[in-house]
Amino acid sequence: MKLTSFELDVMQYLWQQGEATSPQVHTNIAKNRDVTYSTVKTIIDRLEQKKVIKRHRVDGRTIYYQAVVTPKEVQKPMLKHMLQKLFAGNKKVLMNQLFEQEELSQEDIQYLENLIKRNKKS
Amino acid sequence: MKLTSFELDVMQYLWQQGEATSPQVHTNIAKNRDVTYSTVKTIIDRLEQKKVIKRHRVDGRTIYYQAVVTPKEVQKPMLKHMLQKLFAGNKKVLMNQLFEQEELSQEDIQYLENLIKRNKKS
DNA sequence: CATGTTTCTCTACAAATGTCGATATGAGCA
DNA sequence: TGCTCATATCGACATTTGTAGAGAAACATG
Repeated sequence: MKLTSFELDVMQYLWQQGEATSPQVHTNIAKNRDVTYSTVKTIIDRLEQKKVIKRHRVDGRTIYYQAVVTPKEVQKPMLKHMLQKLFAGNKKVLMNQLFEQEELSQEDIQYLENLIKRNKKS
Repeated sequence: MKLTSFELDVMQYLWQQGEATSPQVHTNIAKNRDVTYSTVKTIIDRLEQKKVIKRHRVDGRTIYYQAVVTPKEVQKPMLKHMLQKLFAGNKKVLMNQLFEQEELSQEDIQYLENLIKRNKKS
């Protein structure tokens, strides 16, 4: 399950919304960058072909799409890939960059501490 | 600085070795997958065009290449991109997946704890 | 019902990516 | 000095990705 940058944008919205029409997806994405409906629809069609989304229901001639895969199903292999290719499998470097580059909030840190605690138990 | 999967394989080797010839890169990559010298050389040529590697020195007609960019210069923007696109900017989900999917060694955990400690001070 | 609007379908195209073969050319050895 | 081997150069091609337009078809509304 490898998706492109653009495809991930669409999936993200679909995951967030549960279901959405092509015009809705377009409107949402067009908030950030200048792209035509046609372009967005093409991406949606491709996602459908890849069977990661499906036509959930239809209202008149308007199609409501829905994700068929969960975020995790997509994230898992892509994170693994990224870790291997970009960080040569070195998790420490990845973690380090995360601290250096991304401003971790107090909440993030706490979450992390919990993960560690939970991890130690098992 | 966005590199493809294959390009990253080459960069990884170059970063690790300091410098290397095309045949050396090929030999190394061919350990894992079946690919011709030609293919590898093409990737090297493209990396050169992108100016992320350079002809460091020449011995006879053999070219020794060297990385011009550091791992971090490449990792930083690509990690950011990944975080945005794949995880919708949610660091907690990323961290969670890291714990769930990747078996963190005792050393990894310790490293992480140090990062947290250091982070709290500042 | 005629017409404008919305949405879909289909086709196309340039650039990037992974893949490789043909061929030239320099180097070293018999 | 010629031949063989290693390496480089160049061009090519299929597939993927981002991009969009033309036109069909259904809808809504005066």
